[in-house]
Amino acid sequence: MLKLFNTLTGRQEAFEPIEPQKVRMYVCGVTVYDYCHIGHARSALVFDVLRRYLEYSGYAVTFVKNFTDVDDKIIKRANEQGVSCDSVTAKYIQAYREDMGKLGIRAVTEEPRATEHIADIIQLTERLVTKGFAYAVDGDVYFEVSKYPEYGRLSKRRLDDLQAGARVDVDERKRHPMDFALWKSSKPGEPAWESPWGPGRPGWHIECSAMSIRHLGETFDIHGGGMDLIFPHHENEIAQSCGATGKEFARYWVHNGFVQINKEKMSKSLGNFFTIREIFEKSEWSEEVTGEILRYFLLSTHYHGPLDFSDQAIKEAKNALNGFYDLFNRLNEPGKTGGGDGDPLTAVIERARASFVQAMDNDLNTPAAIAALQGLRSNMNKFLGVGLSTEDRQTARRAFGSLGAVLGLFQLDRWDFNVRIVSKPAHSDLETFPPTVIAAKQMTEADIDGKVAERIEAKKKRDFKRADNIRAELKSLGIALEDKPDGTTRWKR
RNA sequence: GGCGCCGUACCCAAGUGGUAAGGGAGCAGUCUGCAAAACUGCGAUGCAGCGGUUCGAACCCGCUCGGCGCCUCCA
Repeated sequence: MLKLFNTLTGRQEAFEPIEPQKVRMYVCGVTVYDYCHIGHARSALVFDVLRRYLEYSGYAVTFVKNFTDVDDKIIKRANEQGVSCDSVTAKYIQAYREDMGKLGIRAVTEEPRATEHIADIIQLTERLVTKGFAYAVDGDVYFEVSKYPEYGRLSKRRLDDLQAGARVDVDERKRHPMDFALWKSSKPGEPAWESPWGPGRPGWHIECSAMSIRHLGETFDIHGGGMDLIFPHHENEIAQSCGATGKEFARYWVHNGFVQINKEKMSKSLGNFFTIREIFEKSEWSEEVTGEILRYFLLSTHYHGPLDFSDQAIKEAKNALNGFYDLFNRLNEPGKTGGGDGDPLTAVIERARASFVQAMDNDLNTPAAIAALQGLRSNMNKFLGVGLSTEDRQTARRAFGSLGAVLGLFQLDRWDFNVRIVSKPAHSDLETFPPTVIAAKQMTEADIDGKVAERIEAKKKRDFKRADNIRAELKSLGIALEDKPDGTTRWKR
């Protein structure tokens, strides 16, 4: 039974869907005005894994994740670049899809955009005006927070406290400083849609209420997003949705923690962020960090806590995956004996599966789930020491495949990525690409096979000095050799 | 000022009242021409500190110290 930490109640709760065996979930996506950074990757990944695990547990999941494609920042970016808002949003939606694809984030059920739901947004705003939760002033429409008694329930704040801490200049047309815009009149040159209040565009918060209600109904199961969205975004969503419908909105609110750099939140204002494509595409990093490595790293800490991004952490993720793929390579080799009959293979696998499920049930405890996989890895290596049949090897590999799939790991046939961690000290001061890396990159597999064959010949002649020289040469290129008992040699880079 | 999160071995990191998972690094050993990999063994009498509740607390309560976040756009 899955338990989830629900921000709304501040407690871990057993997850029970509204409809048996069906889950409807909504996650706040991104505002498409720039490339995504690792923080966005973490959020997307956490909910991708939640979705995968719900499906693994037998639920049919309807997963909606929006694009905010009308917003001040988009308008600003378009003006800076002298292009239309549409071209800005199209560019970054495309980039988002590419980045998430590399990370192995599965496509969601629906990806609604704010601009495609203007009618829904206007309709919802009208409902709020009619019900007395909102008021129009000079073409703007505001939600009146003091009309909604439960305001602050999610973020555990009281209106009085918020008012005291308000740091923004208060718009005097607002009845309460915390009243927020549902609809904004457009200035000349800004995107605008006709509305009962004149030409304008939606405020930020209303789109998520309108789109989630449209695609999931007025009450649904899970609403997710980053912790920084709890206030004001999610608080406002609840006020809007519950105010309009009079019904419960989302039942479980799930929020992921931040990615940090040196214990500080990764953010644009601090300039301490790394974009996803920067990690995947820049020369030093492109062949070092794969989606799977980044995934493993991001899942190595519980989703609720902070996670520090560093070279060392990435390197550890890479090493850990390397250990798994070493095992998979061994499992791919033909088997010999039928295996010992101490603890049957299937019993060991089932025990690991039970540990894995128990960990995931416990509020998506991915570090503990990974520990279960590590335990299985260790046990499989022991089995291999005794001898495993080809069939058992396949059974073991399938077990890793099916459990790994829940985390989006272990889906490659073999470890075929060249990983080399190069320190990246400062954002604008990139180290040059070490020559050895370039050399290694230029070596084809046939080149390497040739060198390895040469070394095997030398070994046969007991010319160990020459053999060691060849091994040292390859090592300097980042290629590791492993002699097998049967006289063959395996290499990897 | 208000609200909240975090503090577990050299590093990363589980633990949600019953006596400290897992990984990495390190050291030692088995195997090997030597390595690598794999396997085996070693490692917190203690979980920031101080009190309290309890038969029993890393886990619950209070206070203190330290790190961070939100209260403005933010995953």
